[in-house]
Amino acid sequence: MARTPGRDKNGMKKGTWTPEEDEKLRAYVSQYGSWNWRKIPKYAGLSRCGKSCRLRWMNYLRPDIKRGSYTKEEEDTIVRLQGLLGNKWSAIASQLPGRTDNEVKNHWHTNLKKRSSPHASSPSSTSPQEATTSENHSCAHEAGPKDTSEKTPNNVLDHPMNCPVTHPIIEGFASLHLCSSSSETSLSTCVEAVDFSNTEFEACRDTCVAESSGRFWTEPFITDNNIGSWLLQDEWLFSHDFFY
DNA sequence: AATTGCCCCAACCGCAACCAC
DNA sequence: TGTGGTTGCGGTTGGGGCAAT
Repeated sequence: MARTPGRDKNGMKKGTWTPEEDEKLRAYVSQYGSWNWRKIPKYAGLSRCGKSCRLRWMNYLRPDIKRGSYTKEEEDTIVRLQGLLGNKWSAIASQLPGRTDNEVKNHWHTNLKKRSSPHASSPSSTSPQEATTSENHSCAHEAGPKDTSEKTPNNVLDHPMNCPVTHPIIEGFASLHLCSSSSETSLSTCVEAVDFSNTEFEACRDTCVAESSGRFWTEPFITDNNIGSWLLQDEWLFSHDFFY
């Protein structure tokens, strides 16, 4: 299951962690905290790179790590948030106390992916996260290096699906109001079925945009891994069944 | 009992964001 | 504003475990 122990070019140990190494790291971080992962292995007496130490602590040694099988509720949460946020594993994991992003990601790929997308056998079909990321990257409102060479036509933003703020909202609306109320499980199909003149959708969109007041992309989505926390703290989203 | 092939998960890698100077 | 160091994230891989043959 684990990797064969070895050494990298700097002489740092790689591969499976031994119980002794775990104990050293646990003892050090518990006592002194994670003040600088780069230097911690040296002070903790470990022949590991800081990155490896951080990963080991975050995914395995942290005292609040919850191990064992997933509950139905946890799995439902993962599927729901994955459909809404895409592969934002850290954001999804933040809504599952004791679960790590790595663990959630693994569980998704090994168990939930096939279950949540019965048509996943077709490589050309658009998965929720693919839809989200590809749309986001092609949106002219998002100021990122990847976008500069791929400007969309001027009128393309006329369509709600091309707006960087409303697009995720549309997907959330579609996944909850359409996918959940019909036999249709493909998010992309549900998104296509959204009636943009529908008053319920308009209220959903306007409120979410107004309350986010511009932070939708800049704060939680891009610079903060607590998107889930931010969204879940939003009473409006709760009252409109955005997640349930 | 031996072999094969798939499943699962710990760990690695590359990249981007963040931050301090 | 630019640069270098650090941290965090998501994709991918390696290999042990185990069921099937």
